[in-house]
Amino acid sequence: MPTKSRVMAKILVVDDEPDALELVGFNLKAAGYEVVTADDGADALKKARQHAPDLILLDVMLPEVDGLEVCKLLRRDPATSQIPVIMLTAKAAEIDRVLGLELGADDYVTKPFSPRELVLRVKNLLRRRTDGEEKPDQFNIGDMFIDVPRHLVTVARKRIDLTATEFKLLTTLASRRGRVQSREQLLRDVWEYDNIIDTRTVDTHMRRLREKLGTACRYLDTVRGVGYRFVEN
Amino acid sequence: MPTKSRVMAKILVVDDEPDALELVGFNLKAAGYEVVTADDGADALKKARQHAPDLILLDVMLPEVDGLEVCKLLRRDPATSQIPVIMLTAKAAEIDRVLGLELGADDYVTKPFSPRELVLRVKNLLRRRTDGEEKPDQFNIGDMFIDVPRHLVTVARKRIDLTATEFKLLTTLASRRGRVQSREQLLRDVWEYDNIIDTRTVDTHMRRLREKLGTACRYLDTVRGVGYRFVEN
DNA sequence: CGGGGATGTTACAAGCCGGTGACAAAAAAT
DNA sequence: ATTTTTTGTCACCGGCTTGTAACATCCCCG
Repeated sequence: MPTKSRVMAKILVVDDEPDALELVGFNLKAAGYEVVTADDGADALKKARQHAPDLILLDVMLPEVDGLEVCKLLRRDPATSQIPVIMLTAKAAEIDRVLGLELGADDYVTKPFSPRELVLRVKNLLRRRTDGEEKPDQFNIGDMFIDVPRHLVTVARKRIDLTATEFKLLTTLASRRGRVQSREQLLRDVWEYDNIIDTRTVDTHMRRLREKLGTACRYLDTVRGVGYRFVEN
Repeated sequence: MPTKSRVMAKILVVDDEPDALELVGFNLKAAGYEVVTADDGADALKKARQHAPDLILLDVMLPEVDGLEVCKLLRRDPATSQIPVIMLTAKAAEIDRVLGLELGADDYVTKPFSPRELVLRVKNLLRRRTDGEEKPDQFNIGDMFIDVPRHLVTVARKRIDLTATEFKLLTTLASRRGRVQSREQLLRDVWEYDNIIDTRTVDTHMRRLREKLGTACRYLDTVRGVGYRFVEN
């Protein structure tokens, strides 16, 4: 295998059986990934926050808090909600619930699995996140709806008129939901960064955006000293 | 099992009978689709917004709000108006109303239906939306009618004389109904992009188009700072 | 509790953007 | 060849956007 110039992805593996942990860990390391392990739900949540892994492999069967619950909690925490999760499940029947949106797992592998298949899934999911940069043309957040190609924003089914820059600012934030964007970052992405523009300009546009969005301005969060971010509660 | 590179289409199934729901759901899942279910009209509308499914299967007979009403409401909400709908109906006589333009369903299946037929319809409709980029040779928008091969445009049954470029500009916009087209995009598609032409030329042609279309110019929408778009109300 | 930096708010002028009418070149029709 | 139609460009204007500055608040920190 060719050496990667970039640091390889870090993966958190969660399983209560030491043997399974070792098997999975060994194969992932062989594929060049950095591996962190956890053997119960609470440990998994802690390590997920601590290490900010690029992907989580999560066994459904866990003592105390089960894997489904862990997955839900991971999704709820802004620090971990964006991390892709692959569930390991023994029963094929569980698949439906696992992939259901309420849980938000990104993929699953049924036990027993071949190491090769597992690594393939991991690679796939990581690639989707990195080079795909996933740019959906539609967002649905609470009662806000954004359609990029149609250049349309509605809040509670009522149309909101936005100017070109306001719209781009909103979609930029929405597409990086949960992650804070610095003013410099926003200037680069929204204003295309050849312009030398005062960073305070961003503030003004945020204000105009909030004004037009009305109640939905609750989705636009200010992070003092850092920038702005799109939140969904 | 081969790894899917792309997430399969998500389908919302709406029916008040659990048995029907299970039957349809099972077959769609077997065909590789992700399935979300709802058992009444209100739930359907909520889940349609929430999950942004790629297609909706909608039973006509529903408690409280009936399927026809749900369909109408789906069409009215910008967040869901573009999602194709297949109606499930028991009586063949209802078909006319279902497919009537006021409702805007895209297809129907009469009960009892064979699972194979249902899945076929679903596949068909999804394909039409994705790879086809649907290029029909005829458009019917409100009181405007466009026949591409015959190079004919009528508004309220009255013929409108358009020049070649005006006609191509109109059909290009009409075929991407709802989506904003930048001037550059239009130059590429209408003027065949080898020419180096001032983008303002597009404006002039839009003006001439609007003038000739008279009242129907309400379908041609300017999105300041972005481009032009075809709207249908 | 008070100071200083960061953010929200307001106001405004410059300038960009799109609508419009005119015009000439090019193409088509006669 | 002449007339007519089409088409690309330009200049002008009104209005909306938008960047900025000045002022008001808020919040963190000691």
